[in-house]
Amino acid sequence: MIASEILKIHEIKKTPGRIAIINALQQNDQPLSETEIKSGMNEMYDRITFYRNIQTLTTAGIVHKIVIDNTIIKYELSCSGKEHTHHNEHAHFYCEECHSVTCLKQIKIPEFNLPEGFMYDDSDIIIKGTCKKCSHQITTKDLE
Amino acid sequence: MIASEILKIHEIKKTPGRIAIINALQQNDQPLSETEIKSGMNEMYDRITFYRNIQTLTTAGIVHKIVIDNTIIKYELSCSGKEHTHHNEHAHFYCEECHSVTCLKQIKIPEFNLPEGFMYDDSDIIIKGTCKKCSHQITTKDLE
DNA sequence: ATACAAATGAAACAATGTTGCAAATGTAGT
DNA sequence: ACTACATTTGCAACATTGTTTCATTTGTAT
Repeated sequence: MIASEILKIHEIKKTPGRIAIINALQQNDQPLSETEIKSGMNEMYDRITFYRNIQTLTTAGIVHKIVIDNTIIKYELSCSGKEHTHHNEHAHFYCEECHSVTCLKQIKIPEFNLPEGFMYDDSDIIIKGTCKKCSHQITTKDLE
Repeated sequence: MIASEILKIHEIKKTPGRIAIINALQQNDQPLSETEIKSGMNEMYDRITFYRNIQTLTTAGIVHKIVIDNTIIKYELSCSGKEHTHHNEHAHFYCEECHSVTCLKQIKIPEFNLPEGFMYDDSDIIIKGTCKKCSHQITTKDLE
């Protein structure tokens, strides 16, 4: 689905900044950082507008924000395809070697059995470790 | 176990700042923010020293850092009791009403089935919603 | 009591995010 | 296509959070 349609469905004004963010996220299957999104936007990038648009898109449920250890922040489209999903569905993997973030679509968010009185809204699962590429590099280095 | 013992076991120097942090965390069963830890330290509080000590204690596995949406940061003792545990064991609940963070010791971190090549180190589960106290307040307000 | 490495605290910096406000832009109605 | 109005933008200035450098102080083992 094209960026302008997504905005229309959510009744959010169609502006260049927002379209650029959605396009950048659609063109990648992995979550992107602010810098990565910025690099796709030729010159017409304003830090303040970016922050405001990310906030608008996030509260609308279009974009999901993934935060690792409060330094690394990545964005992804909420469930590419489905529109009105406001909820995170899968876990994310953070590589402590190369600092990349990978969607683990295989690992679904389970149903949590919350204690009496608690109401569920959303959840995040961050798994940390070494990603496939890096663990391969480490292993081969050992063999040298 | 007393603060100085914990530091000794981990072969970390016993300094007033570190002891103050551990004491503050031991006196509360819920995770504390920097401000909350600070308020327990009369005057002898230095921001830079705090950051450095939190980092030392975190990498030693004594303290665990819980980050919500990269604005709210809370600290807790890693599995009060067991010493050499470097890993998070239970999920945390973030209340979107009162912004409190609660340990959900009932909800253990499951075994994740990572894809081929990925190596596991640690993980965080953050569940967001409305806590017991706040959901009660909301419900009673509806009845008025 | 001494010696040495590690920790502290100050200043200065860096990165990240927010607010107020005038100008520009998007959208709905004609 | 034009107008009107609210929303969004972009700028300056600010606020918060975290880091680096370095001289001084402190903890610990001998």
